[in-house]
Amino acid sequence: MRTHEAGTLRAEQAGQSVTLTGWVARRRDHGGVIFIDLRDASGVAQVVFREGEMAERAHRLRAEYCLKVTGEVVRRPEGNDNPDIATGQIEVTVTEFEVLSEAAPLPFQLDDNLEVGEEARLRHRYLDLRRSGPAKAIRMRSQASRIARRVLDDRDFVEIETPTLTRSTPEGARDFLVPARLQPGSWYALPQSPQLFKQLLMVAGMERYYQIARCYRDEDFRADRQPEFTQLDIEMSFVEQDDVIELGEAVVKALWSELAGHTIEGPIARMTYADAMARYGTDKPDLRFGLELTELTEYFQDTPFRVFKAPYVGAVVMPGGADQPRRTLDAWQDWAKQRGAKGLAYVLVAEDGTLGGPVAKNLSDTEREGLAKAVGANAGDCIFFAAGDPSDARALLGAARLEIGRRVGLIDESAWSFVWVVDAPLFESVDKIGDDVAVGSGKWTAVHHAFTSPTPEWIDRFEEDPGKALAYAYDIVCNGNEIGGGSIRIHRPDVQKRVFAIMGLGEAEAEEKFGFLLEAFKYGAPPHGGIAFGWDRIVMLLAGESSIREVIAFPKSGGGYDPLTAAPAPITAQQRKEAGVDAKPTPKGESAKA
RNA sequence: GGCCCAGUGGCGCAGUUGGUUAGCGCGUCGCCCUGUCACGGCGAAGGUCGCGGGUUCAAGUCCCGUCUGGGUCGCCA
Repeated sequence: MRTHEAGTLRAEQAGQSVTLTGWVARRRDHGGVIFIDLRDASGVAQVVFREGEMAERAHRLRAEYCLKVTGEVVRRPEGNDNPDIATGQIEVTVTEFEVLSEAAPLPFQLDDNLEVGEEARLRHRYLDLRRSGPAKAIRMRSQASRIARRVLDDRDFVEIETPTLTRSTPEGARDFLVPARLQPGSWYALPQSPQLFKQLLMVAGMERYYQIARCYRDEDFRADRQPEFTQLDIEMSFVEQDDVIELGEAVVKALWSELAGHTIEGPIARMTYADAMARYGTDKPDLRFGLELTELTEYFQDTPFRVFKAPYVGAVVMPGGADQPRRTLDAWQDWAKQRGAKGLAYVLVAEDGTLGGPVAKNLSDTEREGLAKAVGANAGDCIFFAAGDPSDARALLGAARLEIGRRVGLIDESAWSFVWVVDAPLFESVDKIGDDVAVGSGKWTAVHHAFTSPTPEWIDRFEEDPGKALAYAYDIVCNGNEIGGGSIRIHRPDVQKRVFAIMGLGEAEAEEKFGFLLEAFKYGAPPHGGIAFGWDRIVMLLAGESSIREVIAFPKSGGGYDPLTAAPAPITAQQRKEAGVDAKPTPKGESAKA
C-alpha cells in the first residue's frame, strides 16, 4: 500500500514521489494550507495539503483518521526545519490522498505531553498504545524476548511449550481453576509455573529447555504483580549451581547491555541469604546505596532499657535525620505500626554529640557514650532501632533502610545493582507462616519448593537441623527487585523421600500429590536445575517503568478485572450446565484441588 | 481481609470556613486563517459533582455506608 514509512524520510529523498499510510497525529489548519503530522509505526512526517481541492478535502480530516497519502518529498523552506523530529528537514506535498478509515472523537487525547488516567488508558488500550511511550515499552518487551531467545538458542536450548490446562502444581499460591466439561466435578488448574513439566523434560532427555511461559496465580495485586504474568523459564541437566548462575548472568548481561546500554562487569556478586538478612534486613537487598543495619544485641546485653532486652536488637542510621520535627518522627511510628510493629525507637545525635529523643534517657551512660560509634552515626544523624524477634526486627529495619534511602535521596536512580542471593534456608518453620500454604503436615515446609535440593554440605544431614539446612537455590536481585530465582532440584528418590518426611508428607500423600513426577524420577532422572526470570518485572526495569502494567499489552486492573473486555463476566445458564460447575464431585478417587 | 489516597463536562485538574449562576486548560462542534509544528483568532455545546442515606435554612464541600481505581501490609515457593 505504501512505498515508504513516514518516520524514515530524510532530506536525501527530496524530489521522490512517495506513498505513505498512517494516522493523523496532529493537524494545523491554516485555511489555505494544512499541515498534518502523519504517524505510522516508524514515526511521524509532516504532510502538507495546499490550496484548491486538496486543502478543501483535508479540512475535514480529524485526529486519528487513518490515511493514505501520495505526494512529493520536498526540502522544507528555509527556516522551517523542525529539529525536534527525525523527519524535520522534509515534508510531503500531497497530490492525492484517501481516507482509509475515519475516527470518532477520541475518549482521550493521544498527546505525549498530556497525562491520562490509567483507567481511561486501559479501557481503550488500543488507543493508548498508539502513543509513543506505551508503544515503546511494548516494543522493548519484544526486543527483550528476542535477546533471550538468541542467547539461549546459541547455547542449544530447546524452546518447548507446556500445558496451561493442567493439574495444580505444589506451590504456595491459589490456583485458577477451569471446569472440565467431560468430567463434571473435576477441574483443571492453570499452572502457577511450568515447574513440574520442565523437570519432566529433563527426565525426557531434552537437557536444555526454555520457555517464555505464562503463569497464573490467584492472589491479590501489586504494582509488580498480575494474576497472569510471564516467566522466562529455564531448566538444564547435568549442571550445578554455578552453571545455572553463569547462564542466568549471560541472559541478564545481554539484556542490560542491549536494552539499557549498561555493561555488567565480571561475574555478578553473590551474597548469602544470612548476610543479606543481617546487613539489609531483606532477601532482596537494594545495593544502590550502603546504609547497612547494625546488630546491637550484644551491645545492649546488659541494658537497663526493657525494650532492648530482646533476642535481637538492631539499628539503622538516617543521615541528617536529627533535625526531623517531632511530627515527622511521630509519622515514623505510624509507618512502623502499619507494618505490624509496635513502633520504631529512635535516638537523635545532636550536633554536639549528645543524644536526644525519648529512648536516650533509658540507656546507661556507657551505652550512650559508645552508641554513635557502634552504629556509625555522625552528629546530626538519627538512629532507628528495632528489637524483638530477629526476622521481624530485621524486616522492619530493612524497610526503614529503604524508606530512609528514598527520603534522604541516597538512591542513584540511574544506577544498576545486581546481586545473587545464595544459600537460602531449605525449610522454614510452619508456625512462622500460616499452615494453609504448607504442603505437608509437618513442622517444616519448603522455602523454595519441595523439589529443591539441599546444598552438597547438607544433602546427607539436613535432618540434624532442618532450620539451618541450606538450599541449593539462588535468587538474582536488581535494585531491590527479585528478578529471577531457581534451584538445583532433587533427582534422587531417597533424598526426595527424606525431604518429604521432614515436611511431614507421607508416602501415600506424596504419591497422591506428585506421583507422576516421582514415577518419572524412577527412570534415570539426570541431575538438573534451573531458573525462572520474572519477565514482566525485568522488562519493567529495563523500560524504566514503575508498574508491570506498562509492559503488558492488555493488563488487568484491580480485582482481576479487564477494563477493556470487562472480563470476568457472568456465564449463561447453558454454559454453566455444560461446564459442570455445579456437578457434585465424584466420590471415587480424589477430586482435583478444591 | 487491614490501612492510606483519589473519584467534579470526553480527558487532566481547581473549587476557600457549608452560601447565590460549579470554574480552568485541552478536546469536541461552527466560522475565519497560505508556513505551522502542543499553530492562532472568534463563537457555541457539553456537568444527576461515583452511588445511597444522613446532618443543615442551605452539601461538590460535613457524617455514615457502598462501589470503582491506585498504593501499601497480609498474601504471593
